[in-house]
Amino acid sequence: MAKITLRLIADTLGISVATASKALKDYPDISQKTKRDVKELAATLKYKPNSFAQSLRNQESKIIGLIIPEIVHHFFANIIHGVIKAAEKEGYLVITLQSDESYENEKKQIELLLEKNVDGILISLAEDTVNFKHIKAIIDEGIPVVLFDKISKLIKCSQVVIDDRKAAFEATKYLIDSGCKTIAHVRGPLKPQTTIHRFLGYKDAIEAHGMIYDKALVFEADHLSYEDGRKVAKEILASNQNIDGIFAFTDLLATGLLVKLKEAGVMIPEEVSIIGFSNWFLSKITSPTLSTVNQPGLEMGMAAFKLLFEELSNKKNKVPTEFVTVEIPTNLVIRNSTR
Amino acid sequence: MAKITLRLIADTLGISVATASKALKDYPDISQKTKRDVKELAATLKYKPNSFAQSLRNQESKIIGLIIPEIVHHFFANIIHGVIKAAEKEGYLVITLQSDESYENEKKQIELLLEKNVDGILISLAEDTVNFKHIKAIIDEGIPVVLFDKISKLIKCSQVVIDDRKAAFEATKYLIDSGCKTIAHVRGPLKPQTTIHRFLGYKDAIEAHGMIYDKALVFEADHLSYEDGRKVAKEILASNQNIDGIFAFTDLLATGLLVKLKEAGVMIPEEVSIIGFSNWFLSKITSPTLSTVNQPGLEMGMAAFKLLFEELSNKKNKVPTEFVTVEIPTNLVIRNSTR
DNA sequence: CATAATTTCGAAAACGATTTCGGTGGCTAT
DNA sequence: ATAGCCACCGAAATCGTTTTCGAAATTATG
Repeated sequence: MAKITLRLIADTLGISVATASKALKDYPDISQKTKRDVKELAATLKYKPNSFAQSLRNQESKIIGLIIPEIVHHFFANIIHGVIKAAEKEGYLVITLQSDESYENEKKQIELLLEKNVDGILISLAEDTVNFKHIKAIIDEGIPVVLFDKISKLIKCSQVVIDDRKAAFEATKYLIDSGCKTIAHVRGPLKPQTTIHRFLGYKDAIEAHGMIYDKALVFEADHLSYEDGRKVAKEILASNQNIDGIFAFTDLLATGLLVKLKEAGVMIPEEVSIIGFSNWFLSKITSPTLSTVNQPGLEMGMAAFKLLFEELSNKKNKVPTEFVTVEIPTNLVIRNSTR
Repeated sequence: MAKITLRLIADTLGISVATASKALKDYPDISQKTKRDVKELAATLKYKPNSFAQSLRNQESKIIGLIIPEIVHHFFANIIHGVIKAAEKEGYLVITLQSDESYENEKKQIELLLEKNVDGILISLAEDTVNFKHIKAIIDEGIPVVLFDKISKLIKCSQVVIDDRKAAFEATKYLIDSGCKTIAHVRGPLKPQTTIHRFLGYKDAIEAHGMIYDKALVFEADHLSYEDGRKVAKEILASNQNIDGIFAFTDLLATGLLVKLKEAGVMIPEEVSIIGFSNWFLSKITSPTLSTVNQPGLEMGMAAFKLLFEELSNKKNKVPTEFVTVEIPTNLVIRNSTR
């Protein structure tokens, strides 16, 4: 059985390829009868336009690229899901790539995507990435780029973020409002911007409520791991500071803290309230369940695609795009690790 | 700045497009000098072949499709990672799609992938899927397909699986060897084949060790959720059967069981040993940490791609492919929920 | 020196779909 | 009868690369 092309349809109908093509796309200069004939035959033959030929002609692939630091990660998996879902609705498919938090990989993968002529690219920057030439280069080439989560304000493009500082403020405020008097913050490594923002949100909240900020109450974890959470818990216990509330940088740390403190006989939340960040799956299954800040990956992914899609449409209509930064609202999820 | 095409290179060098193309691909009938010239110019101009034109000509996209039931899922995220990683090594990119366990979506998404002319497709079947015509149709069209995890032996193609029955046997055996006398099994809903295989593995182990299989020790959870784990725990407590070991269908159920039993004052593992299945992330952070069966998603994803890649290569060389079923070994991960 | 054997290159035909720019043929109005 | 106007269709160029096949130029051979 031969391939079903426009040529085939045209020949069996005794018309030209041009006419067949136009009939399928409802050009006004084709008679109703011809349109019916062509469409009917196309349907029965299950004609599928060859996307290579279309892309070559139209210079668009209807495929976008997505680069994230890590796939096996609750938040980023949600991002992927959101992007794919939103893209599918608009007829776009998504090629996903993982940078492993490496600048070199990021660069290489952008190349791969460009080689495949994706119409646009969505990126969450690798931790390693401090130089933005590679991103700016593709933007200058006219390929729309939208950044999300791990972004940089130094890059001129649309971006999707959460307000880490405000979210951290709210989380800390909740601890204060629920009666905590000595609130610690467990921060992560210095690199990502988010570390600083969440720390500042914590500090803001402390100071906005007539408490005094105390450096000794800020603990730093080397990695954002469960183990490091346990390690910091030991430090907290050893510090003898009567800490009765902890705002942790991320759920994994919070879980480590929670488990270790419980093992040490501390009652959660009666003696110490703990609040995490991200609303990972695991926060639902710790005991007690973990209060946290919901970081809506699905919505962020969808929003990122929508921005890219708008830019793509604008480009097609030769309309310039104004870059915007969309902020996705977070919300507190109060469970049982807080009073 | 104009687009960099072979035409441009050829014209500035005063040669033909044909020669330029062949020079880049090291055809033997091109002089060394010409090759050098072309390659040099191509490099300085950063020439990138237009993939649409290449695909149109060669009838291959160097893109494969991947359909899974659910992206936000520890095991499947590992699969995605494995596939993407293996594919990248061979110069392939991956379009990922989520079927939401729906047969209709699965069908639609296969269409989408075919429209984009992917070279091959990797699928983990949706729960809903009982009819395999849509899969057989694409195989008949000559598009290589490899099934993994949720597979069907009724489809003639290469497949990647684990031996659920054997793995369940080993898990149950461990409970027996560690001294459990009355071992319960918590199974999932009937639909997926895996439910039956893991149940049979449990039964095999019981009977292979001189114990008698007792239907009353098999509990069925409606969903594979944490909540349902808790629900079943209540049933177990109410049944008064002196159960001292539980093999659960999946880690999430096991976690629900563990937490609820602990809340009811049962000592884990002293009074009841619990073993799960899948080695999800959360099994590392329950307290006590959960013993489980490691289901290696990364390896399965990589293996699935490799099978597809082989088939793709065979197809190019007009060599027929013999379909094989690769079994990825599982292994027990013993933590602290078992004696 | 003529002929054969190599190198080295390029014209041209794919791969399919899209779109411009005319061109038919038929009809009405003058 | 001629011009003007529609409605409908198709030839051909285009997108950029690949590959076959033949031709030209060069070198080797008798």
